[in-house]
Amino acid sequence: MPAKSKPTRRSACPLNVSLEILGDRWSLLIIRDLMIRGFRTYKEFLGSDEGIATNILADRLQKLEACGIISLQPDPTDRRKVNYRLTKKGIDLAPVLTELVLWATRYEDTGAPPALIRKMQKNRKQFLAEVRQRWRNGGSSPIIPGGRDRSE
Amino acid sequence: MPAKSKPTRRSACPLNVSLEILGDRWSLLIIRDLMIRGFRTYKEFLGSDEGIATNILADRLQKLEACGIISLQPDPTDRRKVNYRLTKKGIDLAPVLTELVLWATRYEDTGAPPALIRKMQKNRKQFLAEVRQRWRNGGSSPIIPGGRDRSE
DNA sequence: ACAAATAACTTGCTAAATGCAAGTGATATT
DNA sequence: AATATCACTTGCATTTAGCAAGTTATTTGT
Repeated sequence: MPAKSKPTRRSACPLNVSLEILGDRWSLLIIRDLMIRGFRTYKEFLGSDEGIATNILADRLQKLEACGIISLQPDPTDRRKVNYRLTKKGIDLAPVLTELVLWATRYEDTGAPPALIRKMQKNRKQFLAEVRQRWRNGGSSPIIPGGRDRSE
Repeated sequence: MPAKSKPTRRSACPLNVSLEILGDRWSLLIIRDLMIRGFRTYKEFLGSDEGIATNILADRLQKLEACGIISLQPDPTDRRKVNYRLTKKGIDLAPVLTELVLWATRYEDTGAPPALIRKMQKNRKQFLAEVRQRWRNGGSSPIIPGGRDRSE
């Protein structure tokens, strides 16, 4: 097999490049679960409110790993489990997620946890620093102050 | 016809809401063309390097208008033309675009115009202020310092 | 005035992606 | 040993994307 050449880009515009990697309805939700909720496993992702299908989840995890946004490691205590983690490249998407969240809360009806939003708005820089700090510590507890998003 | 109820959201998470509106490979490119390149018409969008198809473009323009990100006005000098403009809600996506561009230039091979990137990095706030200022003036000249993206 | 060109779409058709249900294989638990 | 759990695959129906061609309302050129 002659090593399939990766499909050529539509254009070299940086926004286009980002969209070819992240421009779908699911990838950033998986990244959210890793970044904010402290999820680590396939099963946890499946449990998110949006209800991703198993085949789509498997496909996205594969693509995200292929482009270096997440990494896999076997669970030391249960060999059935795979632990997914954000790489540096992955955690560096925090500003993108933040801006998308702030935009939505400004213009749409959302069930955003008010404590989290206040934190983001009040001091964006510090919030991002906290996200990164927690990532360095390998934190797997959700960053959401008041716990889980209970709305709907 | 019983007024089709708008399809219910997968979840109320603000990130999910943003993705249901913007999570595809084309919408943000159209917004880029309006925000950064000063495009106004259907034909100009069609000319962008990524090569959007006519039916997709028509569909996205309709959806972006439906959710208040762009507005339409007839051209005063040519009644065949429709001028598309970003609304406030639309121009407020500038931080999202900026972060996506900065992330891509940091981690991927892109043909980003160096002058624009330097501007974004050096003083994010000022860059965003300029984008908004230009929008208020109804500016239709590209914001890219060195002119058009010539790479590839 | 008339023919040709242009702007903004539609329509039809094919290919690819998504969504759902069910199944598989390797551990782990009881 | 039997059952459960975890991380996937597979099959199939539905939806969305992509491409080529056609349509309608102007506008431009002669």
